[in-house]
Amino acid sequence: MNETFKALADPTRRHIIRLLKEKDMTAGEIADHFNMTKPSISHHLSTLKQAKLILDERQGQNIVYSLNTTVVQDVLGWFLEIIDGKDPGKGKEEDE
Amino acid sequence: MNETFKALADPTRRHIIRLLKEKDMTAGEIADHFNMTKPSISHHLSTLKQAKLILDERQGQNIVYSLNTTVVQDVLGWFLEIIDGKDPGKGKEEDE
DNA sequence: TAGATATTTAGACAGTTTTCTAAATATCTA
DNA sequence: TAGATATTTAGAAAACTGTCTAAATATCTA
Repeated sequence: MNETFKALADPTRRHIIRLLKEKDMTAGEIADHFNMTKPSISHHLSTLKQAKLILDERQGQNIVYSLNTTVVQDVLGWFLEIIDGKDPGKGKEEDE
Repeated sequence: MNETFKALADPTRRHIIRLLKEKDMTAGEIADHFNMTKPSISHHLSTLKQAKLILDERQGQNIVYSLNTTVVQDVLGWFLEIIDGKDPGKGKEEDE
């Protein structure tokens, strides 16, 4: 879980996730969305892949990346637990 | 949003959030849960506070920390949109 | 006001992260 | 097989992070 949260702590990587939410893309297509070198994007993809947030599959010359919604849901579960367990109706108690 | 995600990228800080989910606590009570110096915990609390994930209020000698569920819900919303953001007209473009 | 308690700030240091350029690997096509 | 295209790996520099000790600040109580 820590690897997943760390992977999500970078804006470029979150942007990649939002791109892959729309459709699967090759590494090159993803890189075209950023003002950054391809090796840098490749490194971000590697981080996301290691966190299992994305999946990769070679198709000829290209490598196609896709979102792994299972792991995204795991993180979602972490947040749901934080919210659900919290006593509702208890907000800021500032009375002045 | 970036500050929030970065704040969540550390296991100690996520642990603090889970502690505060149960009940409000003073800085010292929080520190007692970790094998780490109080200045280090204070620094983590400062990071969480800057990300608005927690709120602080002085009560005499103590400073009582509490969870800011509003911001936790904002992050939850980010994930919900990734998973089932089927609303085509409302795609979020930026998260920073 | 002095001393005790609670917490934060300051400064330092090792380890990690992000980014780059250059080079290597894999695949396709003529 | 040679050359072109797609992507990754390697190595290095700058910036950032997490942690510590020592010192400062804030509050309470006698």
